[in-house]
Amino acid sequence: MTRQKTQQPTDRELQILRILWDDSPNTVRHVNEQMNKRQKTGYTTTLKLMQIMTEKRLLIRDDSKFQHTYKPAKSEEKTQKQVVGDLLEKVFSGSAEKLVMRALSAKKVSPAELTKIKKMIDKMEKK
Amino acid sequence: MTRQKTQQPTDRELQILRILWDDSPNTVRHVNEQMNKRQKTGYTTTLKLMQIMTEKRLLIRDDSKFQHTYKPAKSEEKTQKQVVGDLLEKVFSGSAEKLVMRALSAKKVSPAELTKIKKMIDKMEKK
DNA sequence: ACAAATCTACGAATTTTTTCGTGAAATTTA
DNA sequence: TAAATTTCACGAAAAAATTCGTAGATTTGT
Repeated sequence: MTRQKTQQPTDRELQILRILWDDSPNTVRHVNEQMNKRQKTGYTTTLKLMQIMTEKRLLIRDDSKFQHTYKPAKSEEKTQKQVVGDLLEKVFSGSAEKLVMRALSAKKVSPAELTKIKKMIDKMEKK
Repeated sequence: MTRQKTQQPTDRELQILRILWDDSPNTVRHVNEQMNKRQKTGYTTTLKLMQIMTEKRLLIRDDSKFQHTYKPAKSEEKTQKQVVGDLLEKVFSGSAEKLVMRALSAKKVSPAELTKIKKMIDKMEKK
């Protein structure tokens, strides 16, 4: 009896979403090729995952042609927000500040990006 | 034959780490009670998880007394950095800026915290 | 000291996630 | 148009993560 408040996409599902956010609608073939850049994955494995994701309403399939195409059902923003929100609660006790700190230390961020982030914060402060 | 570059703690494992980061070393009982605040979990379930985590070297156990106590093997910082780094690659194509944006929009952040974050960025910029 | 309560060890069941083989249908190529 | 290729459907195996029951050891309370 395990229940998640919000049914999070699994690891593999997030990888597929990442690929389709960058370029969709797209085919199983394309997704599988991208997957293989990071991790060897059989074609039918990717196909099956995408079929399951379609059942779960994570993807929308266009099967009007023989070669089906898929696209994410929810926006990149919405899903990312959900994923980050979940991590926030689970690992950072809800402290966005902590999460931001870790994000900035996890990866070198260019000065230009740092400036962008500051500007974004300025904007938030005005509201 | 699935291999993760860095063996990430699972969902349940992160929950346990979160509890122990806040207060450790501590007992199975305490961890289990905390777990139950969010999700009903049997005592032996928590015990088993913590035993497995000890085998995996995620936790360190003190079994010098009858009631064992556990503490995280790695620092909160190190593990969080790893988790965030993984999410960064998987979901944000390595863009910390994007992740920060999502973190800030996922949860309302207090003005004081926003200022803190800006100060931190200023510090990073100087280096 | 005895009974009740608490705790750990252990194995196994269950659930979830991931992987893939096979066969049939459609398409492409020779 | 026949053979080779590509694609999808389906079921099931394999792997990973989670859950829990039972038994035996230790401690606590009476």
